[in-house]
Amino acid sequence: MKPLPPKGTRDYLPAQIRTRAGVIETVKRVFESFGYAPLETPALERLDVLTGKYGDEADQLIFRILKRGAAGERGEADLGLRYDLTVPLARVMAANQDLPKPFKRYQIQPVWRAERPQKGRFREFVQCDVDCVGTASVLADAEMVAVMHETLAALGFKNYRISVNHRKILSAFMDYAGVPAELKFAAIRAMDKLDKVGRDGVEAELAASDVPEPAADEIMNVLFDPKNSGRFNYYLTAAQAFAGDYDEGREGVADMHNLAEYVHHFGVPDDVVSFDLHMARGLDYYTGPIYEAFVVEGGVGSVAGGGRYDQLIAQLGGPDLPATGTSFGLERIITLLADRETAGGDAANVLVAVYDKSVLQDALEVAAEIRAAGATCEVYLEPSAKLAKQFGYADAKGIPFVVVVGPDEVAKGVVQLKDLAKREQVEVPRADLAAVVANILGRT
RNA sequence: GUGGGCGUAGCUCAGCUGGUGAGAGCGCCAGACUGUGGAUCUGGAGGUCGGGGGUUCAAAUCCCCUCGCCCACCCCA
Repeated sequence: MKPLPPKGTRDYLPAQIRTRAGVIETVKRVFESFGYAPLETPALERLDVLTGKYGDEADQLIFRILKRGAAGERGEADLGLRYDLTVPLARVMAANQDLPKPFKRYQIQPVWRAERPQKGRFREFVQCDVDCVGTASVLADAEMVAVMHETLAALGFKNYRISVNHRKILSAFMDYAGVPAELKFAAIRAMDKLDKVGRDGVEAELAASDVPEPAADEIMNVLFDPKNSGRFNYYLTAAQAFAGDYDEGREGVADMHNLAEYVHHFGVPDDVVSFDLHMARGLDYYTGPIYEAFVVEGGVGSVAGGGRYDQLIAQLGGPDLPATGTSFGLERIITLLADRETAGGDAANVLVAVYDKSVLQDALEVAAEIRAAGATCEVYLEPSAKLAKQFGYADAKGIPFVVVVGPDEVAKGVVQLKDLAKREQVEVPRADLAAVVANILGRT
């Protein structure tokens, strides 16, 4: 029996925190550069706020909090841990209607899902959301794609793609193919698996559902029309073929034309964005353009995903505000980054080695002087330990400098300063300590 | 929720179809080096073989249950 954290959650050790903090800093910088401001909300939300927004399956994955205290109420849940950051934002918008629009915020906090853990999947994980509320302009959607691109680029990724599609086009597509309304979702989900299971897989999936065979054939015909090449051209040609007959389809195609143009003007390279007719995204609340980013050969699914959700805020009792946003998965970014060089750097600058208890007071004073000079510094906490052990500790932990305080030094009013990497040791008068530390910091 | 794999010292693992006292490497501790680190050498500590039950003269090794981890499905960051 090992004292492991609960299934699907993890402890974050110092070096991991440093890595995560570095990623968060980069993500924040990009978000802020587009004019987004921070927001935080509670981990807990009322259950009626959370449920009915994501879809039936996802509702099952919400962690529910049992009532406490009141007799007879045990077993009932009225609160849950937030499942994502979009619904909490929508609630905030419904509650704070005086915020200037468009309201642009980012939010970096953990969310919880009662899923079975897997590679790149946890029960507690941090999402980095950016959202723009209060404008229906496709320009806002284009900005989301641009933010995705800039963020992934800033993180140092080279080989990534952003897939874009439109819920209205998907809906029109299903109508055109003759899919009954109640089976639209199943058919769309089958298509969404294309990248994973391939053409035959989608065909099998459609066959296994109750989608009528002619409708399934029509879906496959459109998806794999050999006349077209190049995903963007393909997309627009295919979409136009059926869109004209449906209001939704026409709106969607018009949006996508604008989106393509805007994204280009945002400076996103054309080969990064692809318009994928099969890409669907699972959450119920999306209503317009949807986007998903993944790193090629990443093996952890998408690193970011999002879309337009024009009805969600009204659904929560707020005003009829259009909104769009996207979310990055911090743990997936970390997983993908893990293959790369990630320097440690979680050690203090200086270790003060204490010769014995008789000089403890002096050692503590020296340490305080070093900290006052601006360096991070720790004192070895067992004053009776051999110096060899204290040096070994500094070495193992990666502390670059050791200051030795012993009886001889105290008598002379000096300390020994050793540079472990260079194996050089110099005697430094206590009075000069601040200057020497400043010099050290200047070099590191 | 469904399917599969795995659980042996702090870590990574070896232990063939059940059979003499449960191992290796790394790490840790101590000493060689009585005020100074990463090398080497020597010695040492540390394991109810995840837990419970069963089969057997005998089980880490076979069977059942259970817990945990991992992978895949579902869905998703």
